[in-house]
Parts: sequence; structure tokens; C-alpha cells
Amino acid sequence: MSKDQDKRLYLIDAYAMIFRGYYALIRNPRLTSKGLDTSAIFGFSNSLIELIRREKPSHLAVVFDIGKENVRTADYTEYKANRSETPEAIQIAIPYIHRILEAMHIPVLGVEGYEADDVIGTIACKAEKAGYNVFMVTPDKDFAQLVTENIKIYKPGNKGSDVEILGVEEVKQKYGIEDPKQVIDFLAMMGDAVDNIPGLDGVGEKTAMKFLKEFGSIENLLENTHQLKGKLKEKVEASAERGILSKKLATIICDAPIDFDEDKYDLEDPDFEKVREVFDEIEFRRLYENLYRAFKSEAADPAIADPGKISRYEKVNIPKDASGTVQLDLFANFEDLEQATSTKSTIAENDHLYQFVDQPKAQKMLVNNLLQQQTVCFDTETTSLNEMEAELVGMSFSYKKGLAYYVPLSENRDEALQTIEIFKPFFEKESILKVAHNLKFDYKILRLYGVEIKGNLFDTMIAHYLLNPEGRHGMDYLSEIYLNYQPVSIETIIGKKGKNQLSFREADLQTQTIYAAEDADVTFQLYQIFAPQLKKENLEDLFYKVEMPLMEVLAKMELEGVSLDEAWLKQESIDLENDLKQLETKIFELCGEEFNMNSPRQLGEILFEKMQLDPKAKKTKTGQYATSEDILQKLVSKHEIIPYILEYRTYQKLKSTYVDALPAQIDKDDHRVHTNFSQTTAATGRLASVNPNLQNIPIRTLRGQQIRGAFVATEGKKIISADYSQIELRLIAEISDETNMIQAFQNGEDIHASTASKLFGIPLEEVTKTQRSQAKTVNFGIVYGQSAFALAEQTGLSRSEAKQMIDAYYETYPKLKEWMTEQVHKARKIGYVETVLGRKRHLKDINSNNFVVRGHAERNAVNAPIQGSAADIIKIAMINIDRKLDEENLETKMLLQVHDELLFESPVEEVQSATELIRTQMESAFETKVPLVVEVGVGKNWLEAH
DNA sequence: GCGATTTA
DNA sequence: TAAATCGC
Repeated sequence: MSKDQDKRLYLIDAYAMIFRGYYALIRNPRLTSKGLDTSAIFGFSNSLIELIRREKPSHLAVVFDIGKENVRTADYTEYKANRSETPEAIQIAIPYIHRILEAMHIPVLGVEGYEADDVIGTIACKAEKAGYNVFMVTPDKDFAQLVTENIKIYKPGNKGSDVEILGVEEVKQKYGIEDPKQVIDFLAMMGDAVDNIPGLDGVGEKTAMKFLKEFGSIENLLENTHQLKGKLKEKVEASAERGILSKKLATIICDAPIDFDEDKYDLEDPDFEKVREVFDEIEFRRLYENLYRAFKSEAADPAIADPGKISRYEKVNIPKDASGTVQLDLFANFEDLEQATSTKSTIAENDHLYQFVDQPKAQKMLVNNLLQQQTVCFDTETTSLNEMEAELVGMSFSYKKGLAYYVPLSENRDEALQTIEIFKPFFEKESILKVAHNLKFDYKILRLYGVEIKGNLFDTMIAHYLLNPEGRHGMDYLSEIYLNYQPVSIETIIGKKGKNQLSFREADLQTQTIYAAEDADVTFQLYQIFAPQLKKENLEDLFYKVEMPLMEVLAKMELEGVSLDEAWLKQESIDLENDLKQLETKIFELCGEEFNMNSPRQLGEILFEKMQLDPKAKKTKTGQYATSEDILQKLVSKHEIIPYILEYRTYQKLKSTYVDALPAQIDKDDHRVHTNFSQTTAATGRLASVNPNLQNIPIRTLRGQQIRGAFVATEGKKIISADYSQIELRLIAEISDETNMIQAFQNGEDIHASTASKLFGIPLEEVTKTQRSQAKTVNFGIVYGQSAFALAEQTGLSRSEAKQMIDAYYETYPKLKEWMTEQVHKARKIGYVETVLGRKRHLKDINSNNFVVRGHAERNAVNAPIQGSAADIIKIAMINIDRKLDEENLETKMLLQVHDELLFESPVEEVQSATELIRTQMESAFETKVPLVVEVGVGKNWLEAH
């Protein structure tokens, strides 16, 4: 096709694309070695290059809002992300993006005083008249109003979703309308917070669609409001004027003062050298290759142009005369595949060999082959994400980039076990490094099928967690970021979440093979990237000696589960229900109206509008009344209703979150609750407990405490609870070498009272309860990295009083203050802080110009080493206890970890020796000057033991 | 302060 | 999606 005939113009909505790119990477920002956040630049450039590669536009232009960049960015942040600070990364990005566009010879458009939308609208209309097909490149649905036969929306794909092109038909279908122009009416009716369009009161998406069907336009609706009824009628009529205004606001102008100069938009080759210069400066390496390919490759879309490259999978056939000697060749026929690294390639574009291996003979050959390898990556496919109820569907293996095997397993458990038996030698061979993503899952599954994985382990998810604790660690995500490769999404195979979702087993064998093999392949490639990085960052010990062994301990704890007193919970649920009913009656009586007590919004309106309890009631950021506990607490004297509300809230929480939810989580087979300890969610290094969360079982209130009583030991056993006393404060003293605090601990003093005595300059014996409590709050504030502001909020002190208190605290513990300053300096200089075991926390915001953001990073610089070190130490203790219990052949089982506490179930006759073992291991897990003290309790249940 | 969970 | 509340 000659260029004259090919008239396809792509108009890129620059800011929308920049923001989109930035927020796509928000949890894993791209940083240069100097700490510059290049997420926005990367996101934009990547989308741009991807667009050129895929579509080969004949004409292309990028449209900015000009002259008021800062106003525009402020708008976007406020509405789009609900954040008060403007992301610095975006402001930094703009000049770079302009340089890149200039080097790429791509024209930049904009008209002062007009929004980018209007410029795009104007050019699109003019280009259409000139015979162009126009694509408006934007994620913004407002542009749907401009869609015609020749003007379409081009919504770039991101992870999981493919490119979406919205033409007339798609727009009609999406909004259930007859003409794309009606999108304006749609927006005018329902409003749009992002663009500050008010809309009609009481009209949301659903109602707007209904109105459009019925009335066609907002004007027609407003003329016929008599057809409506009830509240809706009132609301719509009352806001009619705003509706008309909204229509004006929602309309994209198509006559901005700008000409369509088609020659200017011709897509030319970039000045590669110049682009490279900019990319080098901000350390984009792969992107340059992608850019080069985008312009130099011939086909518009390699996947379509070259069908030979689509995925190959084949069955491994055993030759008829196969003897033991035919062996390995079948598995060695795949040499040195060059990977095509186009921008974010997919399975269709990469060379690979994925094979399924379903014959026992072939499986044995595969195992023999695996046994020759030093490092093998594997993955299991199951019918469920819950290990306890999951059935194995298949296993995949990879030990070389681009090469993977899939072993399907029979639905019949005995047959499956036979196949698994073939692979046992591999799993049990110590010398092979076994790699998987989220290995704990596979470890548990295989254990339930009688396989105990041995030897060194490598979990790519945990590896990434150590490299970047704050980031996301999903395999698909990591693949896109580190391999520039988009794996097949599980949803394309088994459908979206919901009742219609298939089980993996229901997919056909070839589909299973592609998906499973790809997972193993991708994980292997991630291993190749992460392993050297761990070494480089000195994280190998933490990884191989702490996190990976801990993974096994956690797997065992999760499989063990904990026993609950179901009968008690059942009765307590009934009791709470009755109490709640009574409280509700009382509350309705006192306010003279019935409403939904579980809706903070309704409660706020009752308290502050109807009852006028506080003329200056605080609002939340979305404008409703705040009714959180601390706020209600301040109103106790205002009205007798408040205590009832507080009590209702407490009981409601207890009932829904614990008393009713826990029994529902009991396993049908072993009648125990199996939580999941996530090793990669808390950025500080702590664990997190999910499904259910057993790390927040109540303890503060009497009624709440009773729930701990429902965590029971089974017949003939006892619960042992062992917790570190003040471990964080002890570590603060230890790490900062703060003599005043160290001595207090060495003398076995009550640390909060001791702090109070020093803080207020009075003898220890004279410290009052209030003083101790204040000192305790400050101690906690330090431990949790609270700001002075938050401390003031919590203590009820004024901000300056809180500041004074903190200053006095620093004077009391000068070395501590010194250490804190040092941490912040360290973070500023090298970009991270670390724990006693070298666990890192990167603080990219430490040099931010925004004091809120920077303050946050500064508190993290102090808090992360402390909380993280405590996490390190209990992790060591857990590993050592697990080993010792095993060595001494004790039947005592570790059940739960609650940050500074461990819970065990122990046969009565073992309790004494176990207790001693646990205490010793915990107290000696890490050598310190400050004694680590552990308090141990024993009982029939958790309440008694604690 | 963080993380999990429930509810509207 | 936001608010509230539980733990450490």
C-alpha cells in the first residue's frame, strides 16, 4: 500500500497516557540508579512505541494541554487518584517526553486556552473531511461522543487486556444508545467527577442508560419529567439547570483554532541517535531496541504476518522400538533459541517449545533428564487456590529459557499418585536447586500428595520481595516488567472469576500445556534475573538461610491448622445477635428513627444533621461525616446514645469478623482452621495472615478476649503461647546503643514507667498511671513510626504539646535521637535502610520536595529497621524451633505467628520440655546486649495460655 | 504506621 | 471504592 492511499491518523492524548503509564507502575516504580522516578516517561514511551510497532500509522501526532501544565496535573491528581500531592514523577516526565518526541520527529499539538480534548476533536473532524481514518489514542471514554464511521477510539492495552478499538457499533452497544453523540447526554446526566461535570442529582450510570433509551436526550428528559415519579422526579427537576450546564461541559469542542496540516503529521523515521541519547540518560535500554524494531521490522504485526511463529506444542512420541538407550535425545532437540524481544511480546511471538508428556515411559525419560540438571523450575496446576481442597491437575518443568514440559495428571487420585511417584526422585534430589513462583503453594500441594521437596529452594516471588519489598510480586506482572513478556492470562483459559469460572482441569490438554509450560518457562527466566541480583545486593543469606527455610516452616504450620470450639462460637453468635438487637432498639428509640446501623454514612447523618451533636463535625475526604471510634469517643458526654453506638459497633465487628466468619473457615476434613501466612506482603518483613487473618484476634476488650478462648488444644494437648516482651523497644535500645534504655532493660524495669520517670524527671516509684500511659504512647509512636501529628491526635494533646513531649523524649534518649538522624542520612545517601539481617527497604521519597511525602519516608527510615529486625529475629527463632522439635522428636506443633508471639499445640507430657526449648530458642535467636525476654504461658486454649 | 476484613 | 476496626 503506498503512503498516499494509507491515510490513518493517530492522535495521542498525551496527559491521559502519561498518567496511565505512571499509575500502572505506581507500586513498582522505575527508578534510575540516581533515584529518578521514570515511571511516567517509561509508561508513555512504551505505549507510544508499542502503538507504532503494532499499527504502523501513516500519520501521528501527540496532543498536550499547553500553557497551564501545572493546573492540569493538579486537576488530574485531585480527581483521578484522590491524592493530595502532585506526583513529582509526572512533572519530571514532561520535559523528557518532549525531548523524546522531538527526537522521534513526532509533532506536538496544543492550543493555548483549549483542552487537549478540544484539539483532538477539532483535528479529528478536519482529518475525517480530508479522507482520513482517525484513531484517538486515549483511555478516556468521554471521547466516545466523537466516534463516527471514520473516527475511532484506540484504547491501548495493558496487562491482561488487549488493545480495544471503539467504533460506532461498540459505542452504541456499550451505552445502549442509537448515536455516539448521545454520549454527551449520558455524561451530562450521570456527571463525571474527573472532568468536574456535576450531572443530575440521583442519576448514576444505570439510570442514565435507562433515560437515554426512553427519552433520547437530556433536553427531552427535562421536558418530560412529569413521566417520572417519587424522589427521582424531585431530584431531577431540582437539578435541571445543572444538567444543561453539564451538557455544555461534556461537549468536546470541534472548532478550536488549529489547522489540520497533513504533511506535518507524516510519520518519519526518528533520529535514532538523539533518542538513544535521552534513553541512555534515563537508563532505558530495552526500550531502544524496541523502538528500533518498531521502525525497522517490515510486517505490521509479526504475529499475523508470520503464522509460523505461533505457539508450538507437540506430544512427545516414544519410538516403537524404544529401549533404554533412545533416551535423552528427544529432550535435547531444542537448541539455542533466539528470543524475539519485541515490545512486550506474547506467546504468539516468541520461539519456544512447550510439550506435554503423558506417557509413563516419556515421563521417566523426562525425570532422567531433570536429574541431570542443576537448576529446575517447576509449577503445579490445580483445581483450586486453596491448597486444602485443591486437586493436582498437572505439573510443568523448565530448565532452559523457552523450553518447558507439562505432565498432565489423572483425575483419579491413585493414578495421579502413580505418575507423581515417577517424579519423586527429582523432588527429593538434594543437589538440584528447585525454583518456583510462590513455592509454598506447590510445596503444600505436593506434601498433600506425599512428596517432600528436599534440597535448596528458590522462590522467585520471595526473591523479588527481598529485592523490592514494596512492589507487586505477581508472576504475570514481573514477567511484563523484567522480561517484557506478557504471559497468557489464566482468565483467558478458565474465564473470569465468578460462578461460571471453569476449573483448570476442564481446559483441553493443549491449552493446559501452553499455560502451564509457559509459567515454568517464565519463572525460570525470572530466576535467571533475580539470582544474580540477590547476590549483588547481599541478600543471599537472608534469602537462602532465613526466608526459604521459613517458607517450609510456614507451610507446615498452615497444613497443621488450629482447632476451634465450634459449639461455643455458635452460642456466642446467638448471644451477640440478641445483644445487638437490644442495642439497636435502644438506639432507634433514642434518636426516634430507624436506620441501618452498619452504614457509617447514615449514622453520620443522624448524629450530625438530625441530632446536631457537633456543629463542627469532621468530614472524611469524600465529604461524609467521620464517625470513627475516636470521634464518637469525644461525643460521649454530649448524648447518652454514643456508648450504645460504640458497643453496637464492637459487637457487630466481633460477630461478623470472628464469631461468624471463623467457623465458616473450618476445614471439612480435619475440622481445623488453616490460615495462610503471606511472606511477601508487608514491606517491613513482617508476615501477614489471610483467609482467615488469625493475627488480629481480639485481646483488648473482655468480650473480645473470649474469642481467644475458642482457639483450643485437642484432647490430651495444651496450647503454649510464647511472646517476646517489648522486642521492638529492646531492639531500638540495642541498635541505637542508647545506654539509658539499655540499662532499664538490663535492670528488668517496666520500660514505660522507666521512660515516664526520665521524661518527667521523677523517681520511678512516683510515676502515676497517666504519666506511664503517656510515656507508653510515645514509646509506641516511636515503634510504629508515627508523626508528631498522629501522636497529638492519639493523646489528645495539642500539636505543640506533642512536639514538646517528643523533644523531651529525645533528650531522655539522646543516642536514640542520634541514631534516628543517622538512619535518615543513610537513606538520603544510599537510598535505603536495612535490618540486622540486611533486609532492605528502599525509600525513594526520602529526597522528595513534598514535606508530607518526605516525612513519611523519614519515619519509615527509622521504623523499618526496627520492625524489620524484630521480624527477622522471630523468623530465625521459628526456623530453629522447628529444627529442634524435629531433632528431639517432639510432637509439639507450631500453629501461629502473631508478629512477636508464637502459638503451639503440645501433648501434655511434652509441655515442659517443649516450653523450655521454645523459650531458649526464642531468647537466643539473635545475640544482643539487651536481653530478649520471652513470656511463656500454657493452657487449654489461647486465652488461658496468654 | 501497616495489613486484613467486613459492610454499604 | 471508602470507612471502620481488629491486631502488633
